[in-house]
Amino acid sequence: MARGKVQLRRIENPVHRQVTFCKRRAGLLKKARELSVLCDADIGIIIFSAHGKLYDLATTGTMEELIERYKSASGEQANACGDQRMDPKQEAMVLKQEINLLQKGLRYIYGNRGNEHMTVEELNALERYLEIWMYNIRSAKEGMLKAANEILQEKIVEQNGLIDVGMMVADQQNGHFSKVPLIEEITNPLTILSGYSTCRGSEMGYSF
Amino acid sequence: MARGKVQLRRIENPVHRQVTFCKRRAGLLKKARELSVLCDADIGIIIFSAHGKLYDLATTGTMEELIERYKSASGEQANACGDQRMDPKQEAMVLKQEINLLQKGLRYIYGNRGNEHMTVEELNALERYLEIWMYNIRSAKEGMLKAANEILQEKIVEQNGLIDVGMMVADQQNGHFSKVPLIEEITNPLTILSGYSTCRGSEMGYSF
DNA sequence: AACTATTCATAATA
DNA sequence: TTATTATGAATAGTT
Repeated sequence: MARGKVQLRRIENPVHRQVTFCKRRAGLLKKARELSVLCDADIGIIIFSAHGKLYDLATTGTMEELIERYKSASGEQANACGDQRMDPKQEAMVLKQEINLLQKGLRYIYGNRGNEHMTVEELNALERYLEIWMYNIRSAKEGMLKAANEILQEKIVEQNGLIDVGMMVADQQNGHFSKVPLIEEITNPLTILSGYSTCRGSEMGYSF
Repeated sequence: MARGKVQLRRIENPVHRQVTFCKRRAGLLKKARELSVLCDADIGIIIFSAHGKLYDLATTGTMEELIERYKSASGEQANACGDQRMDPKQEAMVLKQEINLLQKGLRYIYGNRGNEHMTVEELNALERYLEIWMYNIRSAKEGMLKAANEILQEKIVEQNGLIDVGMMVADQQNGHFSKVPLIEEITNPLTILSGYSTCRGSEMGYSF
């Protein structure tokens, strides 16, 4: 692309080939990361050099997860049923990727921030999730939240006083959710992870 | 790359995002094919659009072959560390089960309650999760929540006024979280699912 | 889909 | 590998 147009054929000079491989490999991965961030796509790249050395990239979660999702999705393409439903497997993979990102975000925000590192892409993705949740909280509050709170409050309170609901509503004063504020307090995309990891982190090999 | 430098951040305009996705996806695959030819490399690319549509490329053989090769190669890399981590497969199953339970709980609480049925065991499990999260919220509030809120608020606000933070704090009046109430509002173990399904529910066949 | 003004990637080179 | 730089490619904004 520079200093002379390049021919689209194998570079015979081994040195040139190696240099080009390094540069273009870096460029390709950069492009993939950009596409992922700009367009909200999940991308996996596997590169085997001529000598069999592996280079890879997964913009979301792990490559294994992406591969699982690929298998579900590509299998689905084959059986062309007119169903628009996403395969549960693929769906689960998406969720797991989100959870992984959130776990990483939690570790980053809370705890050993020295050991943990998040890429800018990951932080952006985390922001995207937060934006999505904000949007949905707004539009769903009136309906779902109220219904959910009623049922949950009912269920939990009827259970017996394990949970101090009174304390949970202390911050609410305008009465809008004074009766059913449980979800407001319970719910936290990071807390869900904290709960998950705190309770079973040690069993599962996490190191929060 | 042209007519103005692009910010490495999700393109908010859906039309622009879609156009860019098409263009850059084509560009990425072209680059991959070039690298493969020029440097004799075997490359596989998996792209999931934000809507879950799959695009892929395998420069040599099939994607399945590349994946098998990847698993062998990456397995070799990973060994040699006394990792106590749980088997990824097993771990994924645990997460899937939890997610499925939560999804079911959401459907049960909100929406078609006539069609949906939860067993007593499932309800008990859901309650346990809620208790766990509550416990963790209480014990972690002082530390994590504050820190997380500060960091998140900072990040989101600094971004620019895409998100009306002011509105989010409308229900808060005692000032305790008046400055950093984001997580209080964002966070909901059910809302995370609602957010997920509301944004992409129709594409994914949910009927919340 | 096309068209360009720009920015970006990179081939040659050291 | 890394750094430099002249050039060709990719593409953002626009039509």
